[in-house]
Amino acid sequence: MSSIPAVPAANRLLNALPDTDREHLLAHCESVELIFAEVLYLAGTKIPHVYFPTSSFISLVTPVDGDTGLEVGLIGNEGILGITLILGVDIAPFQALVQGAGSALRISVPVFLQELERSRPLQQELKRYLYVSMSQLAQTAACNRFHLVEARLARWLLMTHDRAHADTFHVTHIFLAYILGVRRVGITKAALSLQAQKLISYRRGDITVLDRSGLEAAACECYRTERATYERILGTY
Amino acid sequence: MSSIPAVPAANRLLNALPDTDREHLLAHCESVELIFAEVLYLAGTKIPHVYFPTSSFISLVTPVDGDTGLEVGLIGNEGILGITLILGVDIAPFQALVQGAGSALRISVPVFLQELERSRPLQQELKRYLYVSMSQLAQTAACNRFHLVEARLARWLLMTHDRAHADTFHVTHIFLAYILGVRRVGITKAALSLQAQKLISYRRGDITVLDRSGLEAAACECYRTERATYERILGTY
DNA sequence: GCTTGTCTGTATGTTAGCGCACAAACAGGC
DNA sequence: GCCTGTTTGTGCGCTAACATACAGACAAGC
Repeated sequence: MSSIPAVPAANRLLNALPDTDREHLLAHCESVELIFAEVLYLAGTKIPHVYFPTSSFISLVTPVDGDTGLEVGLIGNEGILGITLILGVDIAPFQALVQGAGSALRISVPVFLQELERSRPLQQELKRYLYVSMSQLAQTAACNRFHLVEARLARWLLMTHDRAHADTFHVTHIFLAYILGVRRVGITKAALSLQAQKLISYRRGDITVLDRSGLEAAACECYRTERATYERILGTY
Repeated sequence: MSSIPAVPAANRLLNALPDTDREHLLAHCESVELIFAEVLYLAGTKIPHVYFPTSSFISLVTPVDGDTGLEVGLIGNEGILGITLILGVDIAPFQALVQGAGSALRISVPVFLQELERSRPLQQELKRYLYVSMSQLAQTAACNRFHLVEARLARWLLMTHDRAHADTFHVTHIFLAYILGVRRVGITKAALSLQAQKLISYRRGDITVLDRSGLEAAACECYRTERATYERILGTY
């Protein structure tokens, strides 16, 4: 199992569409640059735009008890932000924040809905993606409950590596602590351990994956399971 | 906030449909009796039937590491089992097991899909229910991560109370341990504490809710949050 | 009445992660 | 070059939940 090959300026969901459907949709999209830590959706508020990440990636975070949060999804160029629109609900269930700076294709909600109505293949593709997202959500729930911080961190790094299309990406310990729902110190310890095993290296927020297959061994089964679900429903990487 | 009023032989999703749509669907349903601990779906296998619980209720459990599991959803007469069919996927993402014995309306998958195609209101209703289910899943994920066993147990009892339409229902400690993903002893301790507070009483698997508002105070915010989401999207209880 | 299996209560030692506090290393702006 | 804010590392006491083991209470069947 290797990293997802880089397809820099493209989105997999869009690529899977028939040419005409894709062209039609792309005609209504604008390319935008997402900046790190930008908040795209606030949980419980109206969805302003739909995004198809190309080189960027986005975290879905569910708020807990006011201050904390927990990541429940990660969207890269294999996915879409705003998927609940296909359920006829224009309220964001989660907070969406930019985890990896980069570009994305953006489309307004009314236009998206209109295109959705028009294109059967788009409907089909997005429904499948939603199924995968749900599976991923459940997997994450179980993982958070049962697995050690170090294994969860390894899993997260792999998922991010898949979506970043680069071996180095920017994330601080405190940010990871928020995402994984643990203390900052917990991340520091786990990261030190992974570094001691020469699986990663990092320096002031810049994390580099050194040994991908080693990381896969350090991660819990959840990573593998999730990928298997993706492949089964949405085709091969 | 009081308990959901009992609507014994009926399902809320079906009730919300226009008369003609409901009649049409009901004509293809058969009434079945579900027995406690019966496994209706196995995760990863083909969905055999769609169920609309009326007096029964069903747990969705995601398998972890082979032996353990974790509840990620609870379906009573406010919901449906087999919702992923509306996404065009006929593979069950979770294990479904009967948590509360009772009756349900059952319909075969092909007929269900055909009826779904025909009825716009049914599509609409089910899409909304799926949205609520996703929100619930995320809420559960966060709850499992951050909250103490006692609060989670209280929340689960409330959720079950809502779906059981009775103050007493049957669940053993070992079963609860499986559902909540903790040790059996952890449940015993939490249950003893709730009993000491005169919120519940139990005897060899028969749990009785004594003080509902007291339980609500003992539960985490998640219960309230989840209910609010339900009401917002699917109307009032 | 006895046995067997299920369910619940209790005990002991262990551990992963918590809260808090503080120090060190580093980067960028002035 | 100094100061300030950010990021990372370390230490210490605490606790919720873990693993395991066992005993008592109860129900049902023979």
